[in-house]
Amino acid sequence: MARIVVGMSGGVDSSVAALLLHRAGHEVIGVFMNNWEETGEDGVCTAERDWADVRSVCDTIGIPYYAVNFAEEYKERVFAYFLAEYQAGRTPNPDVLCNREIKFKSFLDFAQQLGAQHIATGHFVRSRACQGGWRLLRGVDPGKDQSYFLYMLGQRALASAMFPVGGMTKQQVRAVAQDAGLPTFAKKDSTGICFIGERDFKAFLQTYLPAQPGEMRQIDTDAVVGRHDGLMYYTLGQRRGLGIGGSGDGRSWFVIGKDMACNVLWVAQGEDHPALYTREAEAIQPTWIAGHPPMAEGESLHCTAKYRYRQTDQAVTVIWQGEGLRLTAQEPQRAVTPGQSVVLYDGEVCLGGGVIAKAW
RNA sequence: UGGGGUGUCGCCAAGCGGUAAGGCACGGGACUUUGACUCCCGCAUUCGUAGGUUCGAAUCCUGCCACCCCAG
Repeated sequence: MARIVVGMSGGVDSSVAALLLHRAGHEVIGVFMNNWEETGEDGVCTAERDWADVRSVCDTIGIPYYAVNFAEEYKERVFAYFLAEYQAGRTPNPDVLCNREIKFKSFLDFAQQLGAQHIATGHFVRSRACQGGWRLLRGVDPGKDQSYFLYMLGQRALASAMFPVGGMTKQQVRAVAQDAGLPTFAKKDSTGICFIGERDFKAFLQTYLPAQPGEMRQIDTDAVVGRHDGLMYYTLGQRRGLGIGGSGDGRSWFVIGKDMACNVLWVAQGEDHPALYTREAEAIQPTWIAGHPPMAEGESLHCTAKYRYRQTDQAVTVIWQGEGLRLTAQEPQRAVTPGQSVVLYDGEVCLGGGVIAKAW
């Protein structure tokens, strides 16, 4: 019997997380976070609906609920970084930061102020206490594992967090929700940036970052093959939106790289173009779940990695050198993108990861 | 101005008298707590234009228009 504050999004997963903890006899409090002040458009409706779903679910379970607003923190600690990274030509992952800074920091602080011993979320991950401290494990459902997004969590967060659905499959979660009569049992999974949601990404960025049109050039020949609207609107490996179809040999065009200094977008034709693949990469700002690296400086670590969410595990060799990590993948990796996160695993254990700085 | 060639979806391109392939681009959807990738579906009642031949033409004939090449 403990007081547990559950972060509820209005989706099935967190609904079931709250339900299970309540059934286990804990004192559960549902809290809805509203961290994005909509500047207009639609979007507003979905946040309102999610909040309504949270109230409805909590009423069904029979637990109290509250709403908190971390919009200020989100803007300062997540969104500012998000924009700065895009401005610099990189492709950030705001959600990994959101988890570290908001859900497992601001929210955790808030919960502790309420006298909670734990917080809980509907993430598909598991945590386990071992001799060396807390470990983060993949979720049991291989298709829904979300450890990739939580690799920046530290010991304090894991010591306080509970992940009630991490040992279940999505199917089981929905079944439990349906049996319990939770109104969110069939609700579609949410996607898009956490708290901001699904939207026309380029249009969204354009409202914050001004367009700076320039040339698109073929990586091998330097030939100008088109115009771009601004380097920050494109990411490596991207195919759609280039608008130069039909030229060259007729195959699809992909973004290969960006030259920020010359404002040139490098592109190449064909999904198998060699410039799209690399095996070496450098990751900076390494963070470890354990609080320290699993290997000594200069020593190499053989493990698996995900260069993007839902990628199948890739065998890599990692060397910790100076500021960052040097990764060598066994197989060529497609479009390893600066700003994105590479997350490391030892079997079921998520070790941590870093932010990709460059790849070659 | 002569001679030759070409004009089919935004781009490339099949078709060669029997009632408009395909690729790229684009649009929509699926997938997905980032951005991407991927997958699925859609996308020319119409073939530069005006007539003619024919049961029937993008496909044959004629005029015109446009562009390209060679002469000059």
